[in-house]
Amino acid sequence: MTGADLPPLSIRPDIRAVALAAGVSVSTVSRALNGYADVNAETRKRVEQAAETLGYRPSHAAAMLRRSQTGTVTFMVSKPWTKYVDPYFLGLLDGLEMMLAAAGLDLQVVMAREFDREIDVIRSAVERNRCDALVFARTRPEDERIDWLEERGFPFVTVGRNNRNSHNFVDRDQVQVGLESARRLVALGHQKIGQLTTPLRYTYTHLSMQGVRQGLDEAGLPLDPALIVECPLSQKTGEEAVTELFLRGARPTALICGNDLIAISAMDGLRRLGLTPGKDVALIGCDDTPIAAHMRPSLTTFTMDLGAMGIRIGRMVQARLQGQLAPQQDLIEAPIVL
Amino acid sequence: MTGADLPPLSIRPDIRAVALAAGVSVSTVSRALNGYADVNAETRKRVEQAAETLGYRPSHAAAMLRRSQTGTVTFMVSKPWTKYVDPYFLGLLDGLEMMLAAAGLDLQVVMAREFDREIDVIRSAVERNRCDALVFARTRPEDERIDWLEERGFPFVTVGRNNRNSHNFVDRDQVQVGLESARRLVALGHQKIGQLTTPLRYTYTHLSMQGVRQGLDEAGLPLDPALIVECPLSQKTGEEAVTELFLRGARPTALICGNDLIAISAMDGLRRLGLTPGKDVALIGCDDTPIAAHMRPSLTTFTMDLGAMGIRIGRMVQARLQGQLAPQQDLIEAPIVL
DNA sequence: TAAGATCCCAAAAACGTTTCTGGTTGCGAA
DNA sequence: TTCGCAACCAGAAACGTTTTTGGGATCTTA
Repeated sequence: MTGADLPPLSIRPDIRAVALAAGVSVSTVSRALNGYADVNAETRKRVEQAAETLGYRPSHAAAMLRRSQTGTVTFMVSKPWTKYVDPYFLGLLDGLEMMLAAAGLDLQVVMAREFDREIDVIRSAVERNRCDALVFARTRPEDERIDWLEERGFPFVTVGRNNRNSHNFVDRDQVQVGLESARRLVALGHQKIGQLTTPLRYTYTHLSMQGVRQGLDEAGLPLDPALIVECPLSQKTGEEAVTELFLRGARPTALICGNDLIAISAMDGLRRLGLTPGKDVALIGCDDTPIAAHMRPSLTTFTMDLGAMGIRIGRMVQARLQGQLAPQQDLIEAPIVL
Repeated sequence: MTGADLPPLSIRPDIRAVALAAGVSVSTVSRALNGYADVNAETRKRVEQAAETLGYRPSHAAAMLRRSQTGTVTFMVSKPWTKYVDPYFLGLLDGLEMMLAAAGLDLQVVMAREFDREIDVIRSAVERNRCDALVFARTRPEDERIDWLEERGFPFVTVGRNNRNSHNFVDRDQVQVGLESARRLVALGHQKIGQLTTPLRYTYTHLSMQGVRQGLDEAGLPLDPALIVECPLSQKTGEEAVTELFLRGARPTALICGNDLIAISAMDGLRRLGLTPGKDVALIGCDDTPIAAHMRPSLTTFTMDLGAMGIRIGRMVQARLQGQLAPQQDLIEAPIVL
C-alpha cells in the first residue's frame, strides 16, 4: 500500500467514480441516470445512491459533445425597439425560462444592436452550433430570418407572424385588439378616429390596423389615411405624431395608439396644443405597462399575460425539439383594461 | 477509384477536414486558428484559408470539454423584484452582452422565482458547471450568495454591495443619491422630509438612507423615524405607504422615494388624501424609468447609464476570468434629472 | 433437456477539440 | 564536423460522456 493509487480527494467526481462506487460499468451508470429502461430497478437505485453520495454532476460539455446538441435555446432581442418597450421583454423571458429550465434546457440571450444585423446574429448562432432552437420577436411580413431558418429546417419560434405563417409562432390577437379599440371608440360616439401606429415594417402593426378598419367598416365610417401616423419607437414618438397630425389639419376626436408609450407621449403632445387628453381627444393604448396605470387621465389599454406567452413558447420549442414537425400556432387574447 | 472513400459532402467539416485540406496536422490547425505563436505565418495563412473555404466552425462543446470551461457567464435575475423595475434590467443586460460577445463569451439568463431560492439557483449553476462566472444584483448586507461564492473562489460580479465589500461589484453611488435628494429638498425649505424606502433587506436601501441622514444632519434637521416607511416592490406600494404615513399622523411636506414606481404610486395616494403632489407634498424619485418622464407633475429623479454599467460588469468578468484576483469595484454616478 | 427469448450489463467506439511530448529541420557556434 | 538551440510541426493522449455491440445469465416453451 503505497497510497499512490488513491483516488484524488475532493475533485469533481467522474462518471467512472460513480461506476466504481456502485460496482457497475460506466455505461450502466449512464443508462441508469438517464432513465433508460434496460437497467434493473435495484441497480439503478444503487447507482443513484452512489451518484448522490459522491455529489456527481455530469459534465454538460461532454454530454452535449456526444449527443451533438447544445441543450440551450437562444432568445434574440432586437435592441432598437426594446429600450422603450421593456415590460414586454422580461415577462416573456420569465415564462420561457421557466419552461426551459423544467426541460433541462438553458436560456441564452443575444442582442441584435442594429436592425440589419438581426440576420447575421441568427446566422452566427446557428452556424456556430451554439443552440438547438431560436426564439425572436418583431416579425415582419417578409421576414428573411424566418425564410432562412425554414430553409434550413432549424427549430425556432417567433413572437408574431409573417405573411406566410407556416412556422411556429405565438402572437397576441392583434386584429381583435384593433377591432375592439375601434368598436369602443365608435360606441362612445367618435366619428373621426385617428391611429398612431407602431412601425409599419412589423406584421403586428398591419394586423392591428386591419382590425381597426374592420371596426370602422362595421360602423359605416370611412378610413381616412390622413388620420394615420406611423410612430417610431422613441421617447417622444407620440408627441411628434400628434403635432404632425394637427399640423396637417387633421382633427381626430380619438386616437388609437400602437402602444402605451405612444399614447402617453401623445398626451404630452395634446397638452402642448392646448387640448385635454381624455376630454378633447380620447386615447386608447396597448400594452399595459406597469406605470401606465398611474397616468392621469388613466389610459385604456390592452393587457396580456406575458408569462403565459413565454410558457407557450417554451412548450413549442420543446415539442419541436422532440421531433414534432407540424407547425404550432397560438393566438392569445388581450383583454381590455380601463 | 471506387468512390467509397470520398469524403461526405455538405456535412459539418471537422478540424480533421481542415487539416487534410491544408496539408498539415490536426494539432497545427488548432494552434493556427487559436493564435498560438509557434506556427509559421505562411502555414497559418494556409490553414485559415482552408478553414474559410470549408466553412469550418469549431465545435464549441468539444473545445469546452477539452478546455474544461463553459464559455458562458450566467446572469441571475431575481424575479420578485424585477416585475416593476424592468428598465433596470434590460439596459444592464445590453451592455453586459455586448462586452461578453466581444470576448467570445455567451450570456445565459436564469431566474430565481422565490426569494429564498436564489442561493439554490446559484449553487445549481456552479455545481453543474454550466458557467464560468456569475452576475447578480439586489445584494444584501449579509448575503449568503456572496459568502458561498467567495468561499469557493468562483468568479462573480454583483450589482450592489454587501457589508464586507471584498468582491467585485458595480454600484450606483447610493449615498450620493440620498444626500443630494435631501439637500435639494432642504434647499427648497422643507423641514419635515419623509422617506418611502425600498425594502430594507437590500444594501442599497441602507446606503441611500445613510445619504439622506447625512443631508439632514448638514441642515441641522432631526431624523424622525415616524416619517419613514418601507415599501415592498408592488404596484401600489407608494399609495399604501402614503396612506399609512398620514394615518399615523405624520405630515411630511416632502417625500424621498426609493424608486420611481414608489414615487408615482405615492402621487396616487396623495391625491386620494386630497393633496396635490408637487404642491402640497414634494416628491423625488430614483431610477428614471422611460415613462416617468411623461408624468404630471413631472418627477425629479436620478438617472443612470445602465448600458455603461453593464459594460463595466462585462469588463470585470473578463478580467477575473483572465486571472486577475484583486477585487475591482466601481461606483458610478447617478446625475439628477428634473 | 434443449432451444430460443428476455433481461441485464460490460466493453469499446465514438464525439471534436486542445495540449503535452517529442521529433525533425536548419542554422550558427564551438 | 559536431553540438546545441530555436523554430516549427506531427502524433497521441486526454476531456467525460453516450451509444452501439455483443454476450452471459435467467426464464419460457416445446
